[in-house]
Amino acid sequence: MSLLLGEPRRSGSLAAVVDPPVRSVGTRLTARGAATRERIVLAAAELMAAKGVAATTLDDVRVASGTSKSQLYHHFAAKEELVHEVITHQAGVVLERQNQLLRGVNSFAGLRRWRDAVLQRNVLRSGAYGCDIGTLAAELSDTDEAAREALAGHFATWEQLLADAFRRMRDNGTLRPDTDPATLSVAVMAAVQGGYLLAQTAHNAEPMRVALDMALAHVKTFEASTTGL
Amino acid sequence: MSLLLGEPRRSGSLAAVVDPPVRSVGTRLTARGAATRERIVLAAAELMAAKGVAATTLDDVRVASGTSKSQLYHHFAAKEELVHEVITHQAGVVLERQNQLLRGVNSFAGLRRWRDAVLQRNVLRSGAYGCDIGTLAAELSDTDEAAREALAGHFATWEQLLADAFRRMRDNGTLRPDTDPATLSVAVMAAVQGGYLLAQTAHNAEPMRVALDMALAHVKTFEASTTGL
DNA sequence: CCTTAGTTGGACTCCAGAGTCCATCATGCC
DNA sequence: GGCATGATGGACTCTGGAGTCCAACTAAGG
Repeated sequence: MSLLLGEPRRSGSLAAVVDPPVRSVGTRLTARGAATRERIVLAAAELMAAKGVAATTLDDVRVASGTSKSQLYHHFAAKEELVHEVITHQAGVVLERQNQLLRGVNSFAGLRRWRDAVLQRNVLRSGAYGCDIGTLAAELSDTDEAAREALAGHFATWEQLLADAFRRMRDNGTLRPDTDPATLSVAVMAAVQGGYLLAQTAHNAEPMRVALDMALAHVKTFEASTTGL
Repeated sequence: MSLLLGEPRRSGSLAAVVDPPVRSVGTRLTARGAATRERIVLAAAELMAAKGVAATTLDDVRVASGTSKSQLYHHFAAKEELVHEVITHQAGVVLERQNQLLRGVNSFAGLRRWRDAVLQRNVLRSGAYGCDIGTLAAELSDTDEAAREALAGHFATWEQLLADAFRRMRDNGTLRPDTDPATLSVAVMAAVQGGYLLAQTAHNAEPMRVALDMALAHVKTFEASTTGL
């Protein structure tokens, strides 16, 4: 499948190549430049995840990344471009983590381990900050069409990881043959994102626990009957 | 129960009384002033729902409401206060609508009607804009503590409306006696909010349909067995 | 009417934050 | 080792948007 966008993206150079709009045409990054670019994106990602995109100023990013104004604009044509890069970065991190957690899942026990891992992270921060992709989606969907499309794609990739797990569970007889992995994955994603939002607003991970439990119970209703039938 | 905060709040004067922070101390609104205030809040609510809080400038509000700068600051000490008023307003609208939809629900048929109503609204706008409360929560939870708390309260009120319906269904024998309405309502809320977010990002109401179907199916798993047993 | 308090228009200030510029330094390459 | 190109520092400009101010207007009440 072509959904393996969840690569670690440590290189940075790849991101520069992927990025067509402005700059990076006839501009090769040196190792030093790439490192700076990376630092900027990392700092921006962290700030934007914590305070939101609009509330994060380029001066915040400059200070947090220990760079100067000229470096910001040397690597990104405008704040919007940096935001897009942050989206790519966060998606890479989140999807890679989800990929690790989900790729081997082919049973209810595996699914429960995934649930536990997601929940645990949320508990650690008492629900605060929400989903790194979800908060970006909520803030940008109505104002930045390119961002919206990218984020929709990342959601789709994430859903695909879930759907693959469900497909494996269907194919190995854990789930009924008539189970639709795609639909099921959308339902579970909705529960996850809703859990994130409620937990973030309540500053309490409990809603996430409830949401994930519903999601798993829902999957369970597609369990193949073990009794003969 | 003390959760009937979902009153129509058409008066505006009530909102002014509820609002203790700044101004409105020794300042009685005339009908004219109240009308202006109302227009400002309405315009701001609409703009912020469509573009987000940060992307909405006071000049936007001024133009949309046909008022002047002095009127804005006559009625609100700062943009933040206006935002809080918008939260109260949107919560009033949403909760009143949900109250209308949910107050009589005491059966699966009623629950399906609620589902259909929520979904239909989402389909009409192709998922865009999301939930008026949810988008505010996502944008403000990490930057405005007062807003976060208010929104958490509004979510709780909404959940209480759902929980009341589930409690009625439990008490009339539709749901099993061991059903916990509160937990169930959190799960359903998570599905609703997740559905809103995915639909908003995809610009497509389908995820909302899937999420609501999961939620209803989940409630259904608490159905009291009709066969003797 | 005449006073007092609420309401309004709109010009004005002020500043944060986006974006520009250029001189200087570092580095890769021949 | 020297040229071309990338990387950097940081001062600078410019503008949008928050918030101020005051004179003028309206309305309620005595």
